[in-house]
Amino acid sequence: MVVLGPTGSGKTALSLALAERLRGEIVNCDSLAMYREFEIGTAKPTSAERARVPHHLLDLVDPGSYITAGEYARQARETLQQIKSRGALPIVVGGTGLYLRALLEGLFPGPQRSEELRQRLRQRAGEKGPSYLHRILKRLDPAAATSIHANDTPKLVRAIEVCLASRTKMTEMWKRGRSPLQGFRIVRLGLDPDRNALYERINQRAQRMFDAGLVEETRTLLERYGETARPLSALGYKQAVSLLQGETDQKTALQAAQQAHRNYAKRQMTWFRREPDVTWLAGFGDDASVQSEAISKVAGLR
RNA sequence: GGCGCGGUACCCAAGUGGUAAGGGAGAGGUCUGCAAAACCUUUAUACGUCGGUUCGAUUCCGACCCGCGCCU
Repeated sequence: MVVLGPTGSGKTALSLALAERLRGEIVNCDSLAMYREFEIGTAKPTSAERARVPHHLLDLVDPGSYITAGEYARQARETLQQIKSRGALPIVVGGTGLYLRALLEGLFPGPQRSEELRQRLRQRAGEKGPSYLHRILKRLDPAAATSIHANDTPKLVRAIEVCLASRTKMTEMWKRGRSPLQGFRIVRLGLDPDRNALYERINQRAQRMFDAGLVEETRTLLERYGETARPLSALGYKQAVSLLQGETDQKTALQAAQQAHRNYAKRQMTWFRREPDVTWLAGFGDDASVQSEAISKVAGLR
């Protein structure tokens, strides 16, 4: 089973309710919650919540390191198997659309990232102007170049990386298909609360994160791992960093964090709208009526 | 009370005697190993008010209103 929805929609609360009722175990699918020591800004389930139901794939990445969608998919699939073999119900919960897709549908069998190549590309792109990468890709894989915008550096880099490392066009590799998750009947529940109410909640939650010491947590992480640590550029942390570096004041940082969370929620919704076979629930996951609606719908689907 | 500066869309903000950039927000979208990332599209008969000058004013002039600063 999968519980998806934008940040602040109450995925955690809903998944706990479902897990308790259905003997479930929760598998995190939230890219930031995988990082250790990132606590306040990630809205991870609390230790009390984790005591109610078994949780998996939280706190598995060192903050100085990183995880990718492919690595996540491998680990998550393994976790799913283990839960199943125990006779329990795996409940995948999270808002990271790409990771969820990697888990359920699989990625194409492409090469892993190459840091050296990326660094070279980035450097040369800096020297030769913004359309440089796009021109390279046009030569390596014209079809891919058509579908990736010239300004979209990360996707251009990956496409070039795939072409060079595999000596095959990326669009050719795509034709070989993905490797979808097998052996599970997937039931998707999506939370779709009223947009304005969601934004209001997000604002309050970001405020609470600051009140709870997000800036202090960020200070510690900044000292320990340096400003290049990947998760420090995530929602809330990014703003806290710029506050600590004296680039903004408290109020501006908070407002920027709230804004970033709202924008993120919107992007998540456009991603999830394309997700197939989602049973949508209009409301927040910690709403009792939404929870009972979810339970009855799941019962009907099983 | 006097002087100065300002009043342009939801917000910030440029600018012009022939009806006005840009950014943000909002909305929609893309996404095949950095995704809490990155990127794309789109939306406004907005020029404080009332007069005057002019073929024509948001732009020039006057009065007034509002805000900010300074002075007495």
